[in-house]
Amino acid sequence: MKKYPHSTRILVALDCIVFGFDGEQLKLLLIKRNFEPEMGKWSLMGGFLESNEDLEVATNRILYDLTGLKDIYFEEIKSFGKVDRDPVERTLSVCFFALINIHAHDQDSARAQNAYWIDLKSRPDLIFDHNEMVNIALERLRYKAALHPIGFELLPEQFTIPQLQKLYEAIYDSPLDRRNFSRKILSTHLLIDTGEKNQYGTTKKAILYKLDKEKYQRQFNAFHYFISDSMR
Amino acid sequence: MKKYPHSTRILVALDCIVFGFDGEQLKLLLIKRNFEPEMGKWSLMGGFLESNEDLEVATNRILYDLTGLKDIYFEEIKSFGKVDRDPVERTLSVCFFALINIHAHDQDSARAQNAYWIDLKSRPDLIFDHNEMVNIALERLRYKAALHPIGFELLPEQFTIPQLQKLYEAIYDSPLDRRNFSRKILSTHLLIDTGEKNQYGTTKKAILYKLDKEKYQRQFNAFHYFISDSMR
DNA sequence: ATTAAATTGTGTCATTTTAACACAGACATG
DNA sequence: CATGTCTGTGTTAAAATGACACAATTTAAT
Repeated sequence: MKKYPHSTRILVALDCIVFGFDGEQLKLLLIKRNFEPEMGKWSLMGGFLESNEDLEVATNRILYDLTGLKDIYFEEIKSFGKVDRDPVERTLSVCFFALINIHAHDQDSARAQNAYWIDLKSRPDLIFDHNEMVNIALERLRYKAALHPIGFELLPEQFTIPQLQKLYEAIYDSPLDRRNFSRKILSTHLLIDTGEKNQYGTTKKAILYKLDKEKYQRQFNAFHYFISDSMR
Repeated sequence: MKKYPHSTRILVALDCIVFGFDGEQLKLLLIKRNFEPEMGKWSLMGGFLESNEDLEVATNRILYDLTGLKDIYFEEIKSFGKVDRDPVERTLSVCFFALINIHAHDQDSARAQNAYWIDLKSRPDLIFDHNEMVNIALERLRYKAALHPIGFELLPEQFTIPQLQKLYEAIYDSPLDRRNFSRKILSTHLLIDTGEKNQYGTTKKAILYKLDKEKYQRQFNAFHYFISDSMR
């Protein structure tokens, strides 16, 4: 199979930062490693690119093995390619982040990988360069969510505007004005009033919305400026 | 050196879309291949990752070999990982774009690589998946330039506002309002009036500005909204 | 039953930003 | 010194933003 005279062939790994939202905090789905190397330590979910597998196929495989879900929203971040980043053997890691509805994934799949939801803010130290990966992923999430409606990927089918606001407040770790936020979100016309109201909560019940998926797809690449510059 | 039992080790290539601007059109620095495979055809500048070389080092090496320049602005775009993207042998390509001042690079370096500046609009067909790479790179350049002041990387040290506007018009392939553009650019306070004026041209001479590099670095990640949504 | 506390939905208003457009000054050419 | 072309700056109405206030809904406590 080697046809180029060039000799440097290396392992290609994929590492994934899986974000979730429990209604209060941003969470990461992290692996408590029960395999070598670095057994017992925490890491991102990852895997190696296989010989007859497209890169995107590998990404979907890894996400499926972890969550039991297909068609997950994910985005490539960058490749990590320091010579010594993996002390075992030289490995290029193509790093991406994924956004999932924390309640929709398959518990058994996560258990099989020894994966746990951990608060982003109180995450443990991770192996190799995975801490840096998480930091960059969070930056990228903040960047993207300020301009495009990706936040919805973290919420259930139906959700309220206060829920959505709490999500944005978790992402940017800072409070937002309720009234301006509401106006901003509604002005996108991406939300459809389901006519129902939130049944939980001990005060006034909020309107349940769902995403206008067609419109969402159509204008996904349009800028929305959800979060202003001064905010970030 | 193989320590993981996993067996799939592949070549890692880097491919670079080099953008330039001649005052009128966006240009690409493309290679007329005088080597196999696909000798005689056009391609992006690229190279393989070496065994003891960090990924960023390899990127800088490839750009240096092509242009004779160091500290070039570049940005990773994404990895291309289809199994058959290179018919010779499986190769993962980490793709990035670079912005250079078209007049500042070393001619001999480019000649040694058989590289030529080609109008983006009238570029030839490229090998492998390089056409797709260019399309995605242009999208990314448009995205980034709408929000961040990367356009300056394509211009000489000193430049006029009409020059800058022509650059933006080339990037977005559409005309901009002169007065609104000027106001937008000046409101960033990224430009320093050099006191000099453009000596070329047959009409009123435009003010030469230079970039406030310190401010540029400091607020590079701030949003500037150079180009409005409706524009894109 | 009434009230209090918490939360939701909507509205106001001054300020800023934007988009569309007009005019005057500078410069080479003839 | 008039003309054509390009540059710099100004104007104005409309839209968006940021900082607020107020009324309605709901549960729990009195």
